[in-house]
Amino acid sequence: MSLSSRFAVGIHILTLLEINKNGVNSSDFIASSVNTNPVVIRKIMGMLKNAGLVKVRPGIAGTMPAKELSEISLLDVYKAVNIVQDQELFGMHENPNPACPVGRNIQETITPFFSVAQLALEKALGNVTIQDVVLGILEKEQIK
Amino acid sequence: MSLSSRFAVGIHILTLLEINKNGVNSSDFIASSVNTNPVVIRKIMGMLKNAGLVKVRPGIAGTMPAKELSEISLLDVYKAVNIVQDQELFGMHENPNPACPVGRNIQETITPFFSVAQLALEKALGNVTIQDVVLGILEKEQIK
DNA sequence: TAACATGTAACAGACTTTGTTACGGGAGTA
DNA sequence: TACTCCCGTAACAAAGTCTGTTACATGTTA
Repeated sequence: MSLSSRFAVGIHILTLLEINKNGVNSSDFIASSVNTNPVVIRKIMGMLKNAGLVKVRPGIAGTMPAKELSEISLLDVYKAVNIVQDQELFGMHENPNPACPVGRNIQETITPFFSVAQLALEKALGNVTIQDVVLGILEKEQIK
Repeated sequence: MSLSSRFAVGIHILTLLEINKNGVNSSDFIASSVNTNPVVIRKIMGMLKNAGLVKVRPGIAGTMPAKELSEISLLDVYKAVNIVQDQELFGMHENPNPACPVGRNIQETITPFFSVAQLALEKALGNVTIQDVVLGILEKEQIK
């Protein structure tokens, strides 16, 4: 089981905006780079827009980043595309038995441990920016 | 989107083995505490058994931990129940366009960043043991 | 043998993701 | 205005996973 690829696609989109900054970034163009349907791109783009990461306008081809790419972290993208509700990375079993000492306490007991792990994950994602990804791409291109 | 609750159920099972160590931990009994079907418990138990965390034998009622609970970390359970394949927490979009500089490099560029985040998550899970969960349950019971 | 427990296959329902088609509405140009 | 291009979004389908359930084979004990 993997988390939705919307996260990876969101990163792809933002990275492409920079690499192709001299071109026109329509949903069709981006879709061809990601290799998916333009509607999929528009949906994800809408999420990035709601999160204030990109500027898109109906009818006008081309999307622009709303911030410096060095100020957009992977965590920003992760939260924008909404693949995991806040503090719900790990699924919990519903309605454990309240007549059992374990059943009636397990959820509130493990929730803090789960939170610590999620925060560690998010912190790591917060340490990387789209700019880092762009530089990684450029490096790989230069070597070739 | 949340990861499978098998993880939380696995923790529940191991914790219950300790809290109910003077009783007989059949799959039926455990299922009633978790509030699910005994077959669900047996499946998860099979995973815990394969990972060397518990001892179960066909035909014999009652499961025992295979180790000290202070030596079973949440990470051990996480890996045992197999909710995430190794290094595949974040889904990647398949077949990005190789004719695009971003498409042909994005996956190997973001993979290391994803790995760092996953390892941070796993490290956090490795710092907590089932014994910690048991103590948490007992504390909550004493307060009441 | 009878009673009970685990192991496992098979299947169904619910849910999410991903991909499509279709269409409404904004923007620019002839 | 007419035309064209593009984004926004609803609606739907296919595929996959999780979760629960039934059924049955196998193992253990009295």
